[in-house]
Amino acid sequence: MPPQDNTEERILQAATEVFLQYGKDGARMQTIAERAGVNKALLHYYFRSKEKLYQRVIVKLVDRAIKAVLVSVPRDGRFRDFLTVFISNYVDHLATTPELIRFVLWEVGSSWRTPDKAATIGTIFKQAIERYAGGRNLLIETIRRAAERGEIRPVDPLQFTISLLAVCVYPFVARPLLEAVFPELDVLSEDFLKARKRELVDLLWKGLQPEATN
Amino acid sequence: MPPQDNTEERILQAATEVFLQYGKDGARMQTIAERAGVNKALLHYYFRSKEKLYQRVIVKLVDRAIKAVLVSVPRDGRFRDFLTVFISNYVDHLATTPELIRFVLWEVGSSWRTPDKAATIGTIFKQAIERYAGGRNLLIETIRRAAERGEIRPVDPLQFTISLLAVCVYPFVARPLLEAVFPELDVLSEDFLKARKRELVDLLWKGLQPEATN
DNA sequence: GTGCGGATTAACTGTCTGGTTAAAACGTAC
DNA sequence: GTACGTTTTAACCAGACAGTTAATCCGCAC
Repeated sequence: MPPQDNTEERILQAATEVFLQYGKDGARMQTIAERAGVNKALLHYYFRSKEKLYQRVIVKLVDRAIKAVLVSVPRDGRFRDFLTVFISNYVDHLATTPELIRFVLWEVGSSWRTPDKAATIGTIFKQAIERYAGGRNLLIETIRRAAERGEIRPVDPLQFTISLLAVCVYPFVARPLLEAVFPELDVLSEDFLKARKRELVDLLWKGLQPEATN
Repeated sequence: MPPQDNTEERILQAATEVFLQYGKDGARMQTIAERAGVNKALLHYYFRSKEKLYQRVIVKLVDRAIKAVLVSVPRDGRFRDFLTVFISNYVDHLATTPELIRFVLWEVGSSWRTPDKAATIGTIFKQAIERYAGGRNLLIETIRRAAERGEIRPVDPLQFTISLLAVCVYPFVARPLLEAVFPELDVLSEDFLKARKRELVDLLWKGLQPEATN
């Protein structure tokens, strides 16, 4: 193939697809080269090593994952609306990008044994958040404000943020388990998604009401 | 080393440790052999292949994971007590076995690309549940009964079960992300665990109260 | 058209690793 | 002690795969 001026970009694009589909270990340099329509040696020519290429890809993909959370957050309105809209947006996003969830899952799993903190997905997440939100956490701040205004009972914003993310993300992460254990369950079906959103808003909204527990 | 009569058991034990630490791909047959104090060829002599050996290990480990849920469920009492005790037991268990969580995480991740359904962790989970609970799901039944008795508002027991597992498990699964994004957070610390349990019981109990939402 | 430097390629290298094999060691029955 | 089946071992094999190299291609300046 004759020289092309967008070779580097084409390689990065192909690498993104292949890493997304097969993961870091499962991906083959040869596969990436073929998908980019390019000789394998060029991958090393432009990116030096598989590891370096992977780092470029992971930054791209983490960007996507972070943005998905951020754009799901409505910027103002009452807390009840925030809850409804965020859950709906975020659950919809998760349902439509199973490969991205899988990728993050793989990466979290491997970050557990990576000794090099800097190359870890956690660090990349933190950097992406800094880039897009100046390091401020939209979810935490929204919850804190709502509590201050008395819209909801006082809660630890971090704890609630973790719970909120948990109930949204978990069904998609644990899908292989859940669907095996509950054969009637189809996490990606419209019915389940709709029911899930409704249940989550009910549960969390009620759970945050100011009235005293008995 | 002279013949020993517990060789097979020693290999399985070593394999469990090594797979737990490094995962299926990361584990080396050589490492397992060394840890068992045995020649590498013996692993194949007794277990035929890495895959077969791994299957034996995964069944053992999934057993542990399932039992952790089951023994965390108190058998009777009011629903509020059930919630408190289950959350406390299960969170404590998760906090003390990070390697097991990591292992399940790895396995769920790889089950996503394993074409062979039978060898998948989901199937193994289902079998383990059948073995220990006759296929009946303790959590779901407990919730359904409580709703029938009017102790809590009517909810879809499956949805709530998913949410309950989600809020318990998520902090430990997402630990590498959470601790990177929130540097002050230490998921395994006593302080966090205690606060988490309290927040979860509050949130879920209030969320399940029969009173009408405004 | 000639020469130069970056881009591209085919072929190769080295290594890692799961799996095999053929022989040796060992216990046991006789 | 000897013959036999099982257990154990050292050495080897083959495939997969990241990475390298040396030669070639190509556009462009002059």
